[in-house]
Amino acid sequence: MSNNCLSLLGLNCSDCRISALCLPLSLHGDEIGQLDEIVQRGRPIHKDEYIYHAGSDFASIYAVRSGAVKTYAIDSEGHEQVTGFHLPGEIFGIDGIGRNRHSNSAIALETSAICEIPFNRLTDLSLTIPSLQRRFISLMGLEINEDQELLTLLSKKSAEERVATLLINFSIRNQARKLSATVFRLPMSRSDIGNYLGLTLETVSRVFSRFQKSGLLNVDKKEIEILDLAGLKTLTSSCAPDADLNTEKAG
Amino acid sequence: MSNNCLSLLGLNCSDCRISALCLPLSLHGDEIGQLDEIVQRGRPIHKDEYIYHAGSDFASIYAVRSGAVKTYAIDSEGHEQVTGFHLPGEIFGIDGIGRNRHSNSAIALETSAICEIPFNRLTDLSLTIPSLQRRFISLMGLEINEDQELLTLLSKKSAEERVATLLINFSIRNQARKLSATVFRLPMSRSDIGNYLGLTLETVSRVFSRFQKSGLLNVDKKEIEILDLAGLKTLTSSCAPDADLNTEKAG
DNA sequence: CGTCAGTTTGAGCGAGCTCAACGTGAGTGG
DNA sequence: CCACTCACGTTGAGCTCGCTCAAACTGACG
Repeated sequence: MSNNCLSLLGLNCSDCRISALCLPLSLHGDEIGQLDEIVQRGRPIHKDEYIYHAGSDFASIYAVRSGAVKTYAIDSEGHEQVTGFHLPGEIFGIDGIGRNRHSNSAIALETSAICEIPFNRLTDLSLTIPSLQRRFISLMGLEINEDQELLTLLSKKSAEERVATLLINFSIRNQARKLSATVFRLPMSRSDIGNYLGLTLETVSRVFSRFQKSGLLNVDKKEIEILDLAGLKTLTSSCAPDADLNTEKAG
Repeated sequence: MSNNCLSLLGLNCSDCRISALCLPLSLHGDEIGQLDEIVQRGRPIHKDEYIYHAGSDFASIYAVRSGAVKTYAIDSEGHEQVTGFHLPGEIFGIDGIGRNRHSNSAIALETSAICEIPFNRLTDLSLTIPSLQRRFISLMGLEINEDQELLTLLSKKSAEERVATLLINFSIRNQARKLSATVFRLPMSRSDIGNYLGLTLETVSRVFSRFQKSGLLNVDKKEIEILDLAGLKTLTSSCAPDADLNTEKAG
């Protein structure tokens, strides 16, 4: 019974609703148990609380169990660049791996439950669980793919294409969580969206209005209802449809 | 004698001039030998030859031994986005890890010598050589850091800041190879530079002309001589004269 | 009811894009 | 040797999309 309670709260990986999106993917019973032992699950993080700060020593990577997290870097000029929005089942914190120091800060966009995974223990464990090593390296690879897609977006796409891409991205990620692909809440502000997409918040707001006017969306503050998913997808890639578009997580 | 010849040609990692920048960093004698056994060194790749194509199955990562390589992705609209320029000692090809399929194409910018490292053999080997696992994961982490810095560049910086950042970047990478920090040759075209920086080739050309006129550079086609390195660095991290350069904001 | 952060909408501006012409140097063939 | 081509680079002129500045609106919260 108490075991059942723990399950409902998702207090270990085996019972976590979103483990299929997370690190444990492709691990078996005992291996998940070993991973479970090194995962630390702390108190809930409230909105606007930091999980780590840019410049701090890198010790752990993190997984979102519930809620939403924003990561951002600040460059030498003081420009803030949002590097990603992280939803349940997604890993963040790997910005610290290369230099042993976080280049990003991570802040909760809403009350969130976060799993902390000490990095040294993870790499040690992955020496004895090859599929864990593969899964972790693969997750890093996906992060690289997503960052590179963002590069193309920032370098080549119009404001409307950028916003449409973000919406489709959230639609797909929501669907991967067995939630609605067309009705969801964007957990971040217009300003965060603009920063992430390389636009001003005014431009983001105008594009939302335009999309609503043209019948693609209903927008009510952060609540989004996509009325014409196909039309929106057309906007993200105005040429011929392409296979292999399925990405699941950003930044 | 013949052994000496192999060394001069850099035909194994232990003797490679640029191993300190590459995967073998922090490996010891026997470990380098084990890595050496899985590294494949083929014939020279000529200018405009492909090392791999976007969409092809992912099997290996690659290291530049000499020459220069450009990687680029093509998005669903057919936009080409240059994702990196790779110099001796640098790894490329990790764009294929996440999806087991290359998202980029890799093409030689000049005649190049390339080491191919079969990925499965590398991950197998890194299960028994923890420092190799750490090194490889760290290299992937650095790729993420660099891509994220590019995001900020594309999202926030002016044309002059972008070009200055590229020049300083090549200056630093040249210096890491014990070459001149101020006199070097850019291996790519103006069009490639523009694509990489999110600018048109005309804008890149104009910025080079402006930098030359203001005494920061000498430019002769692809040959660059930096006359005022400090001035150029200022341009990468400050656009206005009133910016406070002495305040560290990293938190 | 006032405040304040987030958002929407409008008006005008400007950095960089587009289009176009011209310059340059390497390769080729008479 | 010159004439021609072709890819690449430079320079100029005008245009446009998204930015800047500004004002008004909304809802949450004291």
